Amino acid sequence: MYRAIRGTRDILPEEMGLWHRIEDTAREVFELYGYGEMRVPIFEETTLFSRSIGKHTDIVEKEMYTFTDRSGKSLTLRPEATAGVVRAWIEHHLDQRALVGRYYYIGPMFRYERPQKGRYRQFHQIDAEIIGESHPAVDAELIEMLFFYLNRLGLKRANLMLNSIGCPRCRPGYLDKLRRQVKAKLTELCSDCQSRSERNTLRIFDCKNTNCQGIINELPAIEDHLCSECSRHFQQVQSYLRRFGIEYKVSPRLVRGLDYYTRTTFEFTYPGLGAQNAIMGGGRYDGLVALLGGKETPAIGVAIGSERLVLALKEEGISPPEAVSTFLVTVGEEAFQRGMELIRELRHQGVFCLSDYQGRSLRGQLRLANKLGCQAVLILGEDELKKGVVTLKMMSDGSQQEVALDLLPSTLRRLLYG
RNA sequence: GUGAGCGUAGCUCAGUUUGGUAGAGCGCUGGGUUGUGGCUCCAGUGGUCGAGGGUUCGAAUCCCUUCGCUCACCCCA
Repeated sequence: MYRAIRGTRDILPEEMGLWHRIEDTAREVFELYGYGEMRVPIFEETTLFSRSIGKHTDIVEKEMYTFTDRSGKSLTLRPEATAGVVRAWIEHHLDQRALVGRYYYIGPMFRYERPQKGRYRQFHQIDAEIIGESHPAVDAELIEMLFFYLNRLGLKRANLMLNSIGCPRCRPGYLDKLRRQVKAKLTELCSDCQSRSERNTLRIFDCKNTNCQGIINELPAIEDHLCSECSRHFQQVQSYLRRFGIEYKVSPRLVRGLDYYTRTTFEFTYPGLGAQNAIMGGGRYDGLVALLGGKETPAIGVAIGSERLVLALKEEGISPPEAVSTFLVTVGEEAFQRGMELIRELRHQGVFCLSDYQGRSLRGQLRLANKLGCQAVLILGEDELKKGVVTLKMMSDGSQQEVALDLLPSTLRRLLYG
């Protein structure tokens, strides 16, 4: 038997209602805030990702699905979407053409990692990007929109963590200082932290080892080493968040794994999702557009993990409302044939209707209708055929009435959809 | 890449310690009512016991190998 390959999964109709809710609500909310949908290719030149995400990140070093096409060119299935959107923004000169530099997109991403709860090799993100704005109010507004979005979904228990990781002017000095202090304590740290100290020093803040925690707390916080512009930006972002009444926690450990981030970084987590509890993550990337060959342009964005939102919705016991539906029961061959016409007519009139094609007994058809959760059943048998009516039975209380065929669509609309 | 747990019916699982030739609940189909669902009762359908090899008179059960799934580490959505 063929199986979906490791780290990929099938999303079946029974779960799709949640996905529609997540994606429809995103479209609704983001467009309200002025974002336009963009779709970019699922694969790009490999160097687009290695250059933007950073050569020495885990994503580029060991997680990319890279292959050569028949021309020998190295291509990569996108591990994230920002690089592609920025590439498109530069390629199409959207700085000249678009009045509002706000974009969102929805689609699959690919990373070769060991799957676990909330983590897949093909996973889905909803992303929002604002390109060409540097004002701190924009950072706060993006975060505010995300809370609004979560509230619309019914997810009210999200936690926001916020940090600033500075800019190319102030970060190197801080990192030097940090590395020196870490080096002095190197032997006291766990083996993970020792390797982190060279590769990605900021990650040390992430260590869960209690022994390391004591040392970590003594390390200088980046917040105290930002240059005046970054510091001012960070303060203003926070002041707008307070103005919006948004709760957050400044977290020096929040460093993000991608090289292109500058200044504001943030992450939303949700309780009850397991180890992978980040439902959204993002930040400012003021240097990326220039890095990819465009002119100096500030930008900020967020990536939302769709699978993790699905988990959160399930965790909260939220399910989409049940669809209104009708079931046509027929008795006898002539009624079945006439029923096929009737069901066509109902659908054309906007009435959801199902039927049985396996010759089930009347009782069997009613059992099926009940199992499907149909609100109403239409019974068409010999008696009804003679009279030119159908028997309309409401499943909630079992009440029945005869309805003339030509009045059926309007009657159903009134009873079920009104 | 590392570690742990788990693979038995469509689903959830029992049976594995103490080898004797596979079970339950749910689901599905039909019937109790030849034109009335849910509740209930009856009957039926359904399994290469993940795969391969070994030990044995005999293996779901013991041994070896292998594949897969899950969770966690790392890292991230």
